[in-house]
Amino acid sequence: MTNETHIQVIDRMVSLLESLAKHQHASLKTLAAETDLHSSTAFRILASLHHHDWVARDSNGAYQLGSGLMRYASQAEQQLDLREIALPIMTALRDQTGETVNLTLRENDEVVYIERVTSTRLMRVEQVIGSRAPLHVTAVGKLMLGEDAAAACLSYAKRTQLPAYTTNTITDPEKLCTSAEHARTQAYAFDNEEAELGVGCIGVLIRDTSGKAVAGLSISAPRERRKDEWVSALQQAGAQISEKLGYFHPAS
Amino acid sequence: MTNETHIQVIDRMVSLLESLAKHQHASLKTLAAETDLHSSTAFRILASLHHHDWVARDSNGAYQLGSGLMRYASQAEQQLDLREIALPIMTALRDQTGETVNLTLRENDEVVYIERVTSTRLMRVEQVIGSRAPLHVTAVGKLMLGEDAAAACLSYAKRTQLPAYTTNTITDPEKLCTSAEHARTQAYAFDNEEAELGVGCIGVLIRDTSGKAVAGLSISAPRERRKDEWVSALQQAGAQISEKLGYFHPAS
DNA sequence: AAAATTGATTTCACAATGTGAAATGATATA
DNA sequence: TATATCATTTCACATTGTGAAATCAATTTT
Repeated sequence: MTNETHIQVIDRMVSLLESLAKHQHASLKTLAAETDLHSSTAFRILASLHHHDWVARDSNGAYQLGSGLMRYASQAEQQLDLREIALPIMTALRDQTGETVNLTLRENDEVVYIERVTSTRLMRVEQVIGSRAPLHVTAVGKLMLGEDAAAACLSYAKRTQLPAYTTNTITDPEKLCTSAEHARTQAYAFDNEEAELGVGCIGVLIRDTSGKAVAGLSISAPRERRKDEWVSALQQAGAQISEKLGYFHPAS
Repeated sequence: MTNETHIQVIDRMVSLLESLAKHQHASLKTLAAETDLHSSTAFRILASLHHHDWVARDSNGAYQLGSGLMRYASQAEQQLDLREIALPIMTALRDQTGETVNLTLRENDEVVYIERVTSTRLMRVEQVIGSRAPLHVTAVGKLMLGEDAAAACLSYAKRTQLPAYTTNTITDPEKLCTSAEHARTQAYAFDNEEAELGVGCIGVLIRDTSGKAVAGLSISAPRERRKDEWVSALQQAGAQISEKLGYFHPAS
């Protein structure tokens, strides 16, 4: 009846891991019994998971959860955490400014939009969650470029050839790197119709415990509506999120 | 040549998750391309994982790592951390005392031995990693019982019937709970040949950031060799591990 | 607006894949 | 030594997962 696709092995694997999560150092027999699987079946699945370090075995041969899982998990956790923490603050910022607020991650040479709270105005800027944009045409992207050494910025320029999205897009490597460096020192950046004509953004970075920039926060609005006062509001919002991620503001 | 068991779907699933870990908000097409899987195959596997919340989908339909993974992670992480942190301290304690040092976790009504550093003496106590013992016959187990309310201790007694392992085993519920409470206040416990004749233990608890008891540390030795001076050495070792897990000693 | 393109999802016949019974190994227990 | 228990391997077979192709849905182009 459930029209949904089930893959038997995967379902079984999940039960096994679920069982492992409950009993540390469980024996094959225990796991097989608890999951109602034939011991040979359980054995094969566990062996396969063992390859990928998803389950570990102690000196006794007993099974435990392996380190391979952590790799994914820590990432999933951070992203989910980030979203959960950021959303209320983003909403408050949207209410304050009336404009769309975006949360982005860097992925290689692009920023990815992972969360947003849209403006309530009739004319508004709306990014699709999951969509991407190159670093050099966004406010947050330029900040992220500023995080790296100048050489990395130039290398980005060379690699991507800085395609122009509008007549305002920065296409000169030198200018881009200066702009990125400038953004870094002032801890925020503008995007003046560099991605799309008529759209202006302000961006700041979000940092975690280690001080590393893990995400970007930005306000996107029709260019003529953008107010400079928003910069400090955005910076405060960004700082709030960073703080909740364990970042301690240096100096003040 | 690799004699090891491979399950195709699981291998494929792992590649898919690996790919997802790299690209947040990836499309089916991207994932299928990167893993060299047919899109229908990738789709089916991802759909199956989606059921178990191992992958999530955003409003756009793009795939991400899901919250289901987190469930395992925190556990695996903590255990691996714990062992890594504890081992050198356990070794130092073994060298200082010359006796076997054990690291244990509570799992329901038992303690599980997850790590040990064995005595170098000819006659020594050796617990098998992964083996279990009921709470009421071990030093650490009594401390763990003491962590809970008295009612929980009585419930444990009723549930397990307190089987006797030796003539020294505490089989009276009242006595057990008093003993557990006593252990709690003095922050260590003895096991006087209650699990096996001739074997004496001392145990302390290890706590994490939240103050919760997450593990137990114990010294196991032939009864007549056990020295009371070891109590403070053991307590110090336990405190060191707790501290590294983020626990702050209340008062001093 | 219609046509064309692209990507996601479903269907389906088939064979490769995962299955479980039973045999074998390895350890612990009597 | 014999016995029991549990882990691992083998193997014939049926189930299960597979991929080609057909839909469906959403964009983009004409």
